[in-house]
Amino acid sequence: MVSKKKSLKQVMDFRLEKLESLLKNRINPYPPKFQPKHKSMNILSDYDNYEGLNVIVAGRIMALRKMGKASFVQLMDDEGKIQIFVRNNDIGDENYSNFKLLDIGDFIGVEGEVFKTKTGEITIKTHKLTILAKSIRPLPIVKEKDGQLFDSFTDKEQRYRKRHLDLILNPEVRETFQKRSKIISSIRNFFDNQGFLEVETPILQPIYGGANARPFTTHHNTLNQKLYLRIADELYLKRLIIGGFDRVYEIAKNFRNEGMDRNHNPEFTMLEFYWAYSDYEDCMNLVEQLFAHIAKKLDSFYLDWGDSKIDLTKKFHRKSFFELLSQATGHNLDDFDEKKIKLVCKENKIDMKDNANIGQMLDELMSSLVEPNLIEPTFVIDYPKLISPLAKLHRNGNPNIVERFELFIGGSEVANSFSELNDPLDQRTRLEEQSKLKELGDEEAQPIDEDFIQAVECGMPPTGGVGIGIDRLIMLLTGNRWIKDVILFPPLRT
RNA sequence: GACCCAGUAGCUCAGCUGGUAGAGCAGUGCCCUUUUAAGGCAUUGGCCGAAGGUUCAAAUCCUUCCUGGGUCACCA
Repeated sequence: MVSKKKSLKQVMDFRLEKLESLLKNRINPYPPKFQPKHKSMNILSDYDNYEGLNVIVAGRIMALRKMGKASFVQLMDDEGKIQIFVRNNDIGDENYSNFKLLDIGDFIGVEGEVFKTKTGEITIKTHKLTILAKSIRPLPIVKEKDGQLFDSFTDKEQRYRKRHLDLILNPEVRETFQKRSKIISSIRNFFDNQGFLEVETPILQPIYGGANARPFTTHHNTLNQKLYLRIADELYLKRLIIGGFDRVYEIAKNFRNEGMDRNHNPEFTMLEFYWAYSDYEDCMNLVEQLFAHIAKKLDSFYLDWGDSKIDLTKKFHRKSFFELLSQATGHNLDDFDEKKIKLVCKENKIDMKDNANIGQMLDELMSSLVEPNLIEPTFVIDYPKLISPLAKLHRNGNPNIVERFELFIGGSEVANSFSELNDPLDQRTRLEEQSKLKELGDEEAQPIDEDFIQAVECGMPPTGGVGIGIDRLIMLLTGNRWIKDVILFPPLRT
């Protein structure tokens, strides 16, 4: 890449010259290996045991304060920053003049003695300094005093496009992704311990289903066939239940060809698990246990929420869909009276299209009047059948209600679950209704998956299933408000 | 998809009632052996997101486009 920017070229040229000088001094600027033995964090947090000790650390130079024949360096390793003291007397003229060829951004290895400077900062006095990697492109400079940042690297476009810089310069970003990793491994851990089998199902699918969304399409050359990127793994996981695996889970990337905003990304991660011989009540209990488990692994049992805290370990609330709706609107809507529902929408200034059906109106009332107020963990249970094509009819005999829950925490949806529909005749009817919607132009309705229905016809045990949006869960647990901030490389136009 | 905001040096930003670009940091040179937003002196660096237009004159006004952000729409 040829840079036309003069200023940048100038800086890079100086660095290339320094690189040349190092080579001339017979120093390999990119040696094959260096073995650090200590971490900055340990030294800083356990100074009493490190004082006077010889340590070996390695990392990237983040600040350089050169003063003639002595210098201070801020060295950053993967856990923190520590100050390095480099002095002509300690390492010799030749080494010191090579040291002076270093820049912010370079990697070095340092062997030296831990001490405190006269201002009290824990520092390593260098006996031996090894250059590990010379950088030739300058890093943005962020300075800090008493916790206040100067010139911090905050431009969102830059942060997402150059995530490596974001990770170097914004410690809370690296913490978010460390936490993300921890959360996902604790989820695996939980399901493995519960006897669930982790499986992988196709991302490239000849027919998509399991959710209502527009898919991405692609083409396989050899098969000469259209393929879709999965929008959900639900139908494949159910095939596995039918196949005799009683407990399966997958942490799957799903792809939906939709707009993006604070809560939506076209590719996102979803946990789904299916559990034979269980129902949605068992699933609620298991989800509660899962949250307690994650909280324990994170060693963080509460979420900060404004002035209050959300307790993740106590029993979650359980409230029925229509109970919440009647509290919010003052009307009982469980008689599915279209006129009344329309009126309630109007009362609450909710604009609906003229052709909106009852299901869409109920859904909209819930999401505008109820869901934002569900701050404490709350299972909303017993949904209208109209908006739940894959859930089993309620055991209480009401033909309009299904056994389904959604979990809300902090006003946003975290989990969605059903007692899965395993009646093949009912399943066929409901999927046929969906495909009719599709023919009528609903681009998000599901096409009919004959193979799946045939699999259900072979007999599927009663099963509970749950989906949890991992990205949103991580937003919740890390206090991030934008989904892009919990995805390392969010998509951007090129 | 609609509307609003932003894009000026490697980074963070100022300049925008039109007169042809400025600071701090980073960089470079010199000085400096306990500094910490190190300091002192000197200094380099810009087709002001792109293309058109208005004007004697445009970073500044107008139009279109590009990129990002925000709100809404769509969507679990």
